[in-house]
Amino acid sequence: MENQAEILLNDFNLRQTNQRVKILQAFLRNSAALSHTDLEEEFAGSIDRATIYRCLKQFLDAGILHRIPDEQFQTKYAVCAACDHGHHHHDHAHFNCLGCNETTCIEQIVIPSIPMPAGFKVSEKILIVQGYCPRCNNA
Amino acid sequence: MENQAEILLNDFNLRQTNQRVKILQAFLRNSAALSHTDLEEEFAGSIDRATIYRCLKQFLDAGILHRIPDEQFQTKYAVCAACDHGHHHHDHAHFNCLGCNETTCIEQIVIPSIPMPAGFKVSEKILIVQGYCPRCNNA
DNA sequence: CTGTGTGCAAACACTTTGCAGGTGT
DNA sequence: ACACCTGCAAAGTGTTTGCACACAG
Repeated sequence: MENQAEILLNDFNLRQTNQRVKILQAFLRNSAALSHTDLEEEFAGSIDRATIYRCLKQFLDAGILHRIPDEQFQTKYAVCAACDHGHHHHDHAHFNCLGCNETTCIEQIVIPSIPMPAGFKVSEKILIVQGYCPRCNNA
Repeated sequence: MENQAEILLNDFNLRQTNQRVKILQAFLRNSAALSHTDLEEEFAGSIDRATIYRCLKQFLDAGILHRIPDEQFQTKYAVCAACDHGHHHHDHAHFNCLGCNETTCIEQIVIPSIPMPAGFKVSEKILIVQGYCPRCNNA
């Protein structure tokens, strides 16, 4: 069976280069969101910083990845299981663990509707829950 | 009557310098949150970049200001009406207008409790609502 | 007077961009 | 063959730090 990363690139009409496949694979094997720095460390000496920036931007534009701020408001990226082909469903929460600093999608939780004051038009909601994940909580 | 900025500095046991007072006043007369860049522009030629960074950091530590990410996940700062003396009540939403890019506290809205999966310990919730404010919505 | 804050400049970190050569289709 | 991607280096932008002097208490 073909590699899932390659399928994704195909689906989104992006050229299939070694670097893109490797980067996508990194996301696919991690449940947690990754920052540019995470990737830079993982691919140190093998993929150039600039290339990582360009890939991330392109994946964002294409809609393969989405952005999540971590507890320092640093940008992390994640493939979103619920999103397909530009149809994003991002009204779910993200959990940021203050112990291991991992950021994960909590697909189960849908952000409750927010009763905004009159006159406001809401287009997107971002909910970040901070605390400790089961692993760090028991440690 | 004494200046509110001066009262604040006093309350938090911070030295009352010209620069701090000016920066605090900027926050007090703006309903919207301010970024470092906003302040740098406002005080161009009068307060040094580095000083602004140091003041913001100190105000954060002291608990006078809190941080909110805007739509680019850039940090903005705001005095929080509901917070007093280190007792923060940040479980309210922030609204980020995609038209004028202003970020404001919506004190009226309390973030609903989130039913997290078992094992997670929640310590803070950040809710950012994006859309258009009444002013930009009608324009 | 003492300790802290400020401005300036340099250092540092993060991100973007131009260009020449390499790669996917 | 062509268009696009990559690596490298340089430029751009945002943030921090060291130091000498100024200021608040």
